[in-house]
Parts: sequence; structure tokens; C-alpha cells
Amino acid sequence: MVKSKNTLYICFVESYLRKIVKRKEEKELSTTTEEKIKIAARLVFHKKGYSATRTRDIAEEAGINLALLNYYFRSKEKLFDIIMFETIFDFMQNMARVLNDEKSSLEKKVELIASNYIDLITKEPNIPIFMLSEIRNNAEGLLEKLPLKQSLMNSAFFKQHQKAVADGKIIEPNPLHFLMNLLGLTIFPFIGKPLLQGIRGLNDKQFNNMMQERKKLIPVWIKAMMKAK
Amino acid sequence: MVKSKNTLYICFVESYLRKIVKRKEEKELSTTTEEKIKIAARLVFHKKGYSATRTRDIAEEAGINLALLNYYFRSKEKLFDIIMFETIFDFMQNMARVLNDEKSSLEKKVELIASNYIDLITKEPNIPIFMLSEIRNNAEGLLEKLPLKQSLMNSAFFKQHQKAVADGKIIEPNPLHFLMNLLGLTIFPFIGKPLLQGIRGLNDKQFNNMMQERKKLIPVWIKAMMKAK
DNA sequence: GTCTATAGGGGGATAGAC
DNA sequence: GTCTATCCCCCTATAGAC
Repeated sequence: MVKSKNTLYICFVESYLRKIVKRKEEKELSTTTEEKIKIAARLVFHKKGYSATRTRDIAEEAGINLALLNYYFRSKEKLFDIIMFETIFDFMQNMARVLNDEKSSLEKKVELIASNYIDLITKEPNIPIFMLSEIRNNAEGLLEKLPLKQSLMNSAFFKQHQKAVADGKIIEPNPLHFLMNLLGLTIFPFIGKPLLQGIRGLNDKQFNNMMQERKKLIPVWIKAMMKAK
Repeated sequence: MVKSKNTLYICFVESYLRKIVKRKEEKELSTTTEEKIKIAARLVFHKKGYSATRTRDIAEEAGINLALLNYYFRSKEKLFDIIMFETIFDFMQNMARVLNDEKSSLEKKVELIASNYIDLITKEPNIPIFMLSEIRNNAEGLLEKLPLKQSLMNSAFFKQHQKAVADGKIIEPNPLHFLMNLLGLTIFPFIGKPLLQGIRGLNDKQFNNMMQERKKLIPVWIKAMMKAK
């Protein structure tokens, strides 16, 4: 019972293969073997995490021979590190791009973060849990390597927040509460989805509709929260 | 690099052992072997998840022989299922108890959920990611088994929410948005902790202080959000 | 109930043919 | 570059002594 969720997995694989076939038909794609392995690895690692993933799963998913995985990437661990780095980097870069923009207002930033992440995670719903559980397990150091940290710490977002506090437009002075709130409202529903679906019957379509609603709701809510005392 | 976080792990084990020793000294405790294994299993499974946990880790943590684990629990999987069930059950029961209470107001429920979960997760910070990633991996069916689902669906919380909407006290009519917001504001900071610590240097003590602040802030924020449009 | 020793199998990695 | 066959370690589980 614990390790087998085959039906779900097969379903997932099939839908993925359909996509590949489709893209090939459209002649958009003639992926190299190396790219095929990376795409498959990303998929499987994101879904199962490092330990539960077998290199055989990745090979099968990629439609290649197991030996090729080691030929291109030396080891499971090296392949994982690449996927992990790219995943975190993409995720953080998106945030950094928005938060560093001097031109956009704080309100606009909230809108963009909510909207971007809801779209991104709707497409790849496994990313948050994958990232956060694997960071905890084995890649604490990886975050330090990202060049994004410095730019985020001194980002336009923090300056704008500070100014808004000084102007009395925001009550709570700690900008981390602001970020926790924004990310919590945006990302948590995806992470807690099985729990929430357990509490109230809720199918995937209804869930996705709610997430789309939240793109507009979150900015309104954040605005109200920040003035509350 | 990926699999070794030994220093952190050893530190964790040591602090745990100190607690055990202390409790023994205080004569509060003469745990049976079975209980010792369960306590250790809970600790290790919560920290590493099912796949990354070796039965040897659990045996070592419990200070017992590896064979005893199988003697008492037949298999790693059976032991895991017990821990998983108890973890989810405790977590959900806490919520159910609060949400089902006919006597407490909606405001009081928000206060209690925030306060209870912040205390609970501060004590056992691995619970949220453990639960949510293992549910995703292999225990989707487990949620269905919990008798709590029915009682939650018809809980006082949902009735009170409906009434508040009818009275115009709450704008957003979907109670799941309300729950997502409450749980997101309460639980997400713990899950996103490494990320948030990456964005701004923040030590554990500062983090815990922020969480204590949030016990009071979340009810205020929720109140403001629900009236916003 | 608790231990030692070991069976048995799974999974990462590689040798070597093509 | 790609495949087949295989090595070998590690981990779960059990047999059997005490």
C-alpha cells in the first residue's frame, strides 16, 4: 500500500507521453537524449522526491536505457543536483524579477507574485512540496549558492515596504510577515490540497477555478490585512 | 552531499536523547520497548520521510536491536502506516475539535486554530511537510479512512461561516477560501522557513518569536480580509 | 523478549559488445 | 552513443540461539 500508487502514476506518465508525441508531430521538437533524460528526471524527482525515485523510473519515463543515465550524468545524485538547482533557480528567479523591479508599485508586485505563482504551480503542482521537502532533507547549502539571495535582500520590495510603513500605509513593520502572508495565501492551497479536498469533496476542476479566483482575491485581501490593527 | 546531513542529524538525536534521559531521571517514564520504537519511528519518519528512512536509523534512535523492530511491527511499512495514521489523526482531531464546537464564535475558532497549530508545529516542525508529502506519495487513501471527514464537513464552522455571509459580515461566500487563508497564514511560514531564511538572514529564535507574534496578528488579519472587497 | 548471523532482493553503477 | 548483462552494496526481514 505504501509504495504503490501505480494507477495514478501510469495515468501521469501516459498524459506526459501524449504531450511528447504531440510535440513531435508538430515538429517543434527533436530532443536530444540528454534533454530527454533531464525532462524525465525533473518529472519523476518532482513527483516522488530523491529517495523514492529509482533511476529505472527515470530511464523508463525517458524511454531510454538505464545505462545512458549514468553515461550522461555519472550518477543519480549528480542528476538530482542539476534538477534541484534548476528548479529552485527558476522558482526564485521569478520572485526576484518581480521584487527587484523599481518601477512597479507594492500593489502591483503582490498582484504579479500571486498571478505568476498560481499559473506556475497549476502547471507543475509538485514543485512546492518537492522543493521544500528536499531543501530540508539535503540541500540546505544549495540555497546559499544561489546568487539571488543578495539581490533579494536589498530588493525594491523591502524599500517600498519600509516606506509604506513610514507613511502609515502599512501597520505591521516586519516585511517578513508581509512575505509570509503573500506566499502563504498563494502557495499553501496547492500544498494543502489533499487535506482541503479531504475536508470538503472538491474535484480538480473546482480546485483550479478557486485558484484562478484567488489571483484577484489575494491582492484585495493583502491590502485589507496590511491596514488592519 | 545530497544524502549526508549528519551534523544536523546527530545534533537532533543528541537533544532527543537528553530529553529521554531527563524524563527517566524524573521517573516519569519507564517506556516499553514497543513504545520506544514508536517514538523513534515517529521522529525519524517525520524528519526523513518513508523512503529515506532506514529501519536501522529507527533501531539506533530507539536504542534497540534491529530485529526487534520486525518482532513488534512485522515490517517497516506496517510501522510507517501506524505512525502516519496517528500523525494525521492527531493533526486533524485538533482541527475537528475546534471547528465542531457549537459554542465558540467564528472569531474564537480562528484564534484557537492559529494558536494551537503554532504551538504544535513549533514543537514538531517536521509534521506539515511530512504529512503533506507522504499523503501525496502514498497515502491518499488514508485520509478517506479517517472518521473525521464527515464530522468536519457538517461542522459548526461551516454553518457559522454561512450565517456570517448571509448577514453580510463576510464577503467571500466560499468557506474553503476562508480555511485556505487561515491555514496558509498559520502553517505556511513553517513549511517555507528555509526559503524565508534564505531571503533574509533569520535565526531560529527570531523565527519563533515571529510565530508567537502571529498568534495575535492572524485573527486581526483574517477579520480584516473577510470584510474586504 | 532480545540478540547474532545471514538470507534474499532491489537498485545504482559499470564492463564490454555493437 | 546505445544496448545487454552483470556486479555488488545496502537494506529489509527472518532463522535460530539464548
